[in-house]
Amino acid sequence: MTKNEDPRRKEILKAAGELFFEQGFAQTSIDSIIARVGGSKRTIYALFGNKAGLFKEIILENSEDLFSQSIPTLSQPHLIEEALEVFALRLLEMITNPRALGVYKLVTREAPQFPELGRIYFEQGPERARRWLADILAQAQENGQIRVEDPELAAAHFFGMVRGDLMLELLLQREETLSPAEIHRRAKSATKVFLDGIRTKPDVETATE
Amino acid sequence: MTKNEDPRRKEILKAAGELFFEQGFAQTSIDSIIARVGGSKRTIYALFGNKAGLFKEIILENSEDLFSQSIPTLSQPHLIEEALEVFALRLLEMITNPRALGVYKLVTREAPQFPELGRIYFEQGPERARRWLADILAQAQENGQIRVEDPELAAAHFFGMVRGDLMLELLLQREETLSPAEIHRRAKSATKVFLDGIRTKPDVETATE
DNA sequence: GTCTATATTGCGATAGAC
DNA sequence: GTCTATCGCAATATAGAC
Repeated sequence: MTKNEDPRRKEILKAAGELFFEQGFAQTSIDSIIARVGGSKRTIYALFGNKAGLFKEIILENSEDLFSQSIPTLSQPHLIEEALEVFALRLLEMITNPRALGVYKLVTREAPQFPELGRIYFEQGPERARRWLADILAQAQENGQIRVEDPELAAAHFFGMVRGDLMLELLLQREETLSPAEIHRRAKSATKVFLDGIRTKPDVETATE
Repeated sequence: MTKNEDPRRKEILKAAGELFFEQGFAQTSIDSIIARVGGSKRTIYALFGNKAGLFKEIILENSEDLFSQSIPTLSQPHLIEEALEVFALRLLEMITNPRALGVYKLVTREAPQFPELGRIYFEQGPERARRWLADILAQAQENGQIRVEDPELAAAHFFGMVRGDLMLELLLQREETLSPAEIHRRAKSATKVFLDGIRTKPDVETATE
C-alpha cells in the first residue's frame, strides 16, 4: 500500500488542510484537527511525525498537484506565438483557481517559519515555469523566430506581464475571478506585446491609423 | 498644530507600526504598544478612536508616503524610453525597500478584516502608478512614438514585467535585496522588450546591439 | 507566580488482515 | 495466532496569559 492510497492518511490531510488554510499554522491545534476528523492524535504523530511534518505534507501535495496540472502538460508547438499564448492561458487559469491562492497565502505567510517550504514552492512553481519558458524561447531563437539576449530574463518578463496585478487584486479581494473572455484577452495582449513591442516602426508597418 | 506635527502622535504611530508589522493586527495588543512607548492607553483612544483606527492610520500614512516618493516625482520627458526606464527604476527601488514589503504583507494579510484598507492601498499604489503610466503611453501614442490598443492594459503589462517575481522572492526570503546594477539591468531589459518586442523583424534590422 | 492551552509522548487495548 | 494500524487516555513539558 503506497502512502497515497492510505484512506486514513487522506482524511487527515483533508481535514487538517482545511483548517490550516483557514487559520494558518499556529492557530490550528492538533486537537481541533482530531475533533474534525475523529480518531486519535497518536495516528497523526505516527503518520507525520509532528505538526510541522503534517503541515509540510499538505503544502507539498497541494503545490505538486497545482503546478503539475499547468506547466508540463504543454506540448511544444512550432510557432512561438502559440506556445506563449497557451502558456499564458494556463498561468491565468491557475492563478484564478482559489486553491492556488490559498496555497500562495499560506506559503508566504509561514515562510519565515518554514523557509525550505518557500524554497520548494518557488522551485516547483514559478521557477519551473520560467525555466520551461526560457527553454522554449531559446529554441525559438535557434529557429530564428525571435531574438533575445537573456532567455531567462525574458521569460521572467513574460511571466510577470501575464500575471500583472492579478494576484494582488485577488489577495485584496478586488476580483473574485476572471471571465474566460478576460483571461483570453489578457493572454493574447501579453503575447502580442511581448513578441512585437509597442514602438512604432515607420519602415515596416503600413500603419494605417 | 496639524496632526502631522504632533510629537506624541508620531511616537505612538512609530511604536505601534513596528509591532503591527512584526505581529499583525490581532496579535498586537494595545497594552504592548503602551509598554513600548510609555504613557496611557487613554491617549491612543483619544487620538485614534480605537485599535482599528490606529491600525488604519499606520497603513495609510505608510502607503501614502511610500508611493508618493516614487511615482509622482517623475517629470514627463519627451522620449518614451526614458520615461519607462525611470519608472521601472523607481518601481524596483520601491519594491526592494523593506518598509514597502512590510506594508504589502500587512495589507494583504489583514485584507479580509479591513477590505477598505486593501482598496485604498491598491488605488493609491499600483492603480495610481498604472494610471500615470497609461497617461504617458497615451501621450506617446499621440506623438506617434508608440502604438497601443489599450493603454491601461499595456501599462499593466509593463508594470508586471518590471516587477517579475521579485515580490514573491522577497516574501519567501529568497532575495535580501537587489544590487543597484541588477535593478538597472532589469529596468533596461524590460523597457527594451516592452518597446521593441522580441520577434525578429527581417525587414528593418539595423539593430546594432 | 499561577493557570491554561497545546505540542508531544507512553502504553495498553482493540479490530481487522493474513 | 500474529501483525499492524489505530485508538483512547493519561502524562509530560513548555510557553504564554493573567
